[in-house]
Amino acid sequence: MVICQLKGGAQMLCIEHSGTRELKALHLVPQHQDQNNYLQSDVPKPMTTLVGRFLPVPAKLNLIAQQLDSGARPSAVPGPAFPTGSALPGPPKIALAGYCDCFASGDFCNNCNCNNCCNNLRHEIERFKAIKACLDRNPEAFQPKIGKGKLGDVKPRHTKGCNCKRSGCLKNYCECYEAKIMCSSICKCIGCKNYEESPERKTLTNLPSYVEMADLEGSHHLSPTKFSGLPRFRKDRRLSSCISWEVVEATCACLLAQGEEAEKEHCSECLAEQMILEEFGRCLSQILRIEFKSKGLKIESSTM
DNA sequence: GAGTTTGAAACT
DNA sequence: CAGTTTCAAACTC
Ligand SMILES: [Zn+2]
Ligand SMILES: [Zn+2]
Ligand SMILES: [Zn+2]
Repeated sequence: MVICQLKGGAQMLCIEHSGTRELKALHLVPQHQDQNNYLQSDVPKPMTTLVGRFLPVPAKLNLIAQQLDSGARPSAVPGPAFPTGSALPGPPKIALAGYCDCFASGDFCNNCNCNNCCNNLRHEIERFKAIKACLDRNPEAFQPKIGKGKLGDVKPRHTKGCNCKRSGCLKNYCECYEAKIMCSSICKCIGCKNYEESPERKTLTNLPSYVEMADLEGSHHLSPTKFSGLPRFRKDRRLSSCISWEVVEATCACLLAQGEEAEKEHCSECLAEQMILEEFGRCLSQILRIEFKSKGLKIESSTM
């Protein structure tokens, strides 16, 4: 286990699972918190935040992290050649990866358009350094941006607020609107129309609904065009959730497949709905089962 | 798809 | 801390 001290009292804690070595995580823990107590605790401390999906990290990274902390050159790590960013064509630019949404949400880059960000398994050292640099700049960099408001408050709000000037906070340029939440008092937006009573917001959120469905009402064909008026769900990993985007995608795929099957068998729309709903039920129970299972394993492994 | 607009994050 | 630059995504056509 390696602890990298960061500014602002945060620490980057790398935990290696004894068996597989494949599951490591970065944790942010407050400086005053007792590491051993945390590790032996069965229940995650509320102040401890799992920075999602910063894994896997090879065992050697521990050495590199230590050397980074002591100011040594990480290239001095003994052993087999380690793929470094500089060994590959194009300068590694992961240091600037804070611009990339994948990186910012703790993921490896995947189908994003960021410029040679090297945020992948081939550049683990660069990536790790970038994560550390990012946390040095902002210890909360990987915290979810949408937190609940004051305790007991139902409405979530953006932890920093937006600074929109030209979008009226009614386009996805606005992080509040993107997260489907109202702007709050901490937003510094100009010309905000993203508030509860906003008529512009209401018309915007009510219009793109099922109005076009009437055109296709006679058709029993479940073509994708029929759903073109439905709200689009976008990949947003900044919202912390126990259900990953991959699971959402897989579930949607299952539902689509079920719909196609119903279509293939020329089921009635009513029966198709029932089949899809039943499939959704199966997906949900599977998600729950896996969720509980992984929670159980986590508790077990955290007592190492 | 190309080109424009936008605001977060980086930088000074 | 404020002004500027850089960046990748949202948006438009
Ligand atoms: Zn906004
Ligand atoms: Zn806002
Ligand atoms: Zn606003």
